[in-house]
Amino acid sequence: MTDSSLRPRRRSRTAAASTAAGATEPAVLPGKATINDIARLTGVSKKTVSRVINDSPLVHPETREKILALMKQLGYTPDPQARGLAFRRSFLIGMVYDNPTAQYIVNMQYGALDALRDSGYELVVHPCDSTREDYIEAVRRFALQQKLHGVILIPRVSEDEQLAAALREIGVRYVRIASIPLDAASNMVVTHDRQAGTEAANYLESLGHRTVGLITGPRRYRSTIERGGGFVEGLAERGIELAPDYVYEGGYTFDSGVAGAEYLLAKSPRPTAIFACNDEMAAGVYKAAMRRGLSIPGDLSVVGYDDSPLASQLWPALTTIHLPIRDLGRRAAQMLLADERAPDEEGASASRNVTPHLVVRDSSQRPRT
Amino acid sequence: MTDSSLRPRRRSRTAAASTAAGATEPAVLPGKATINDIARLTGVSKKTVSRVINDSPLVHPETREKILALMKQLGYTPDPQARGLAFRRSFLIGMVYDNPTAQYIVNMQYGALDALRDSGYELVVHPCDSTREDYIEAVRRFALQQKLHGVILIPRVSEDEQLAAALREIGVRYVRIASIPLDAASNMVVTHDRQAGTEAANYLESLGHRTVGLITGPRRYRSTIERGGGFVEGLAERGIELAPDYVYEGGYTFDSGVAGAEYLLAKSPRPTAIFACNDEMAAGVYKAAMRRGLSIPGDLSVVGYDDSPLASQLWPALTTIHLPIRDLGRRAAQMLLADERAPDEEGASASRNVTPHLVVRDSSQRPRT
DNA sequence: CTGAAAGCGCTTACAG
DNA sequence: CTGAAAGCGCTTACAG
Repeated sequence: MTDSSLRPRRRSRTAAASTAAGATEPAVLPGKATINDIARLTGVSKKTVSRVINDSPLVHPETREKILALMKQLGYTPDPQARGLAFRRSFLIGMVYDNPTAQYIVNMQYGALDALRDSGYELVVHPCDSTREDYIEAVRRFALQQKLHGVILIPRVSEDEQLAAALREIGVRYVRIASIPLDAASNMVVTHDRQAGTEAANYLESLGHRTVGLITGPRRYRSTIERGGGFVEGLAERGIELAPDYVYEGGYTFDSGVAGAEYLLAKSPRPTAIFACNDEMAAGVYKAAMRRGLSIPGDLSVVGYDDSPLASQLWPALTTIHLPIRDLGRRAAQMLLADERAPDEEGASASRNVTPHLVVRDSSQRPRT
Repeated sequence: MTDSSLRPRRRSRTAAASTAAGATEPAVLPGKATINDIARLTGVSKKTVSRVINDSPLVHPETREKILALMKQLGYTPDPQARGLAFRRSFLIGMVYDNPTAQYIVNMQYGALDALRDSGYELVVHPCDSTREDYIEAVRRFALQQKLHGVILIPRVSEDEQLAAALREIGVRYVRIASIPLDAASNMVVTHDRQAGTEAANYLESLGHRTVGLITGPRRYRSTIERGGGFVEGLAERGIELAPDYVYEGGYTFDSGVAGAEYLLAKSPRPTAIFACNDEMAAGVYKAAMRRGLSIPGDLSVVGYDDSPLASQLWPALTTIHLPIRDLGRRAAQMLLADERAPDEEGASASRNVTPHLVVRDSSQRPRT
């Protein structure tokens, strides 16, 4: 009978154990037992089983053990839909993003999933087009209809105050990943991009570069303000004025990197180094340099930002700022889960801040004299 | 009152319309009305409302119109959790994959989401590690616990018969994306990779290449068998024997592309063209060629596979096989949805087959004589 | 520490 | 074409 009771429950509300037929019939689906089965077989009320499911301390240890043992035996897992209906929320985490690079999205997803593994929560992806007038309304409906437990907002939608406000209004928890604290600390994972931009500037200045170019993302992006701003500041602190016409506003795309480099490399004097605000654009700089017959790093030093796989694939390998994207995703998801597990576990708070750092590879060296 | 009845319902089970206070209170959440509210306000039973929700023809047109109008007015959407609980399944589609490139994953997701938009279904991502002994069990638990409406299986997990069997066993619908029909047509989106491999061979032969190299994916991957096999066949048909030592087994990664090219370019005679079974590896070939001072396409022609963004970013732009990944994702999701909408809509069947085709860019030309 | 009743927002079977 | 009853698998109040 031990054997047969290991078999999953059928729908039957009466028979407790499998019938003799269980041995001859093909194996039935596990994971189909319900709270009622558990209650009946252990001789307690479903409310007590519910208490065990929800880790209530108000259950006699022996009773708890007995219930847990049976759950394990039957492969029982509470139905998230039923729980959700009763709780008036779901066990889904939404990930909302506009149009970052594929690597960025995928790593962020992996990170979030790292944190959600075995938590009973699942990740629902929700790309959107923030240039559409109704995109906030769409996210709002999504969150509302799915009764999301929480939402992870990725740049650049994470920078949209109206989106955050809409989520607050409907009472949906969110975590914003951004380069400055735009919100309460408990809603933020902050990447100190400004500091990293300054580090890039210090590095290039220390190599001896005096004429440098900068390719930014769209000006309205916070990351552009921080990365680019930090870079300009860093140069200024060391006495180098970055002329406005040595700054090119790109779009974080490969093609805009090409265009930016074409522009900058045509200037006189020609910059001996270019800082691109992400690796995609840095890859574009490589292409433009090759076209012009300029060697990297001989004729031109290049520094990127992100340290995506692309960076080490380029030839020569790209010097870049390492941004731990997967970590960011993991932390954001952890914060969303932490709420209920340990409401005031402030220990994790310190780890909510991330400072990217420079990784020196082969695309940078002293300028030719 | 028109104005106030546009306001969303509160939880109240009694008050039909908003109270006078509605005008002064801050706007309440929309999308919170329930089937009971709709039924009460239109004076029908909830069952009739349910019929409208489920597009049953057994509703008087006038009644239906009245109900639909009120739904729209209140911004009512049926609660997927409640529906799911009653239906014994969810409105979630799972996407299961092992470890494709980021571009591949993201495009597939976009494609699936194209099809799911406004369908009431959401996409839950489930990457997994198919080298783990228990990965099938994990996918099975995922599908079972979430009561998934369906699962999209991406190469290489799509090629795993045991996974498919496990899903059939628990009665979860799935669509497999693969390069040959491994399953019933209704469960497959087939990409005819063999044909495309042959096209690459024909192209290179027609340019005049006689000594060519091949970098494949892992041998146990179906895509490798098809792409590589089609290539070898194509050459053979034109009288070119591809010696086994001119075939390198890569891993669909950039680094394995570098290694493969290092190996092939060291051979004597040196191949004048290399076909890499994906763009990532083709990019690796570029790097190896550059290191050796070989120019593309002058000294070496390169053909890739996928036509990912990378292909047009490389310099020179990569000649490659265009695989419409986003389309594949869209079709797979459509098939999952079609089941219930039009059970025997076989019209879409024809479009389940995709034949990738060659896109000639700048990385290939006649060999030097 | 435990449980009976009512409810979450839907649907299925059944009756008309 | 329409509806009253029971149920999906859980939880929240409430009572003890």
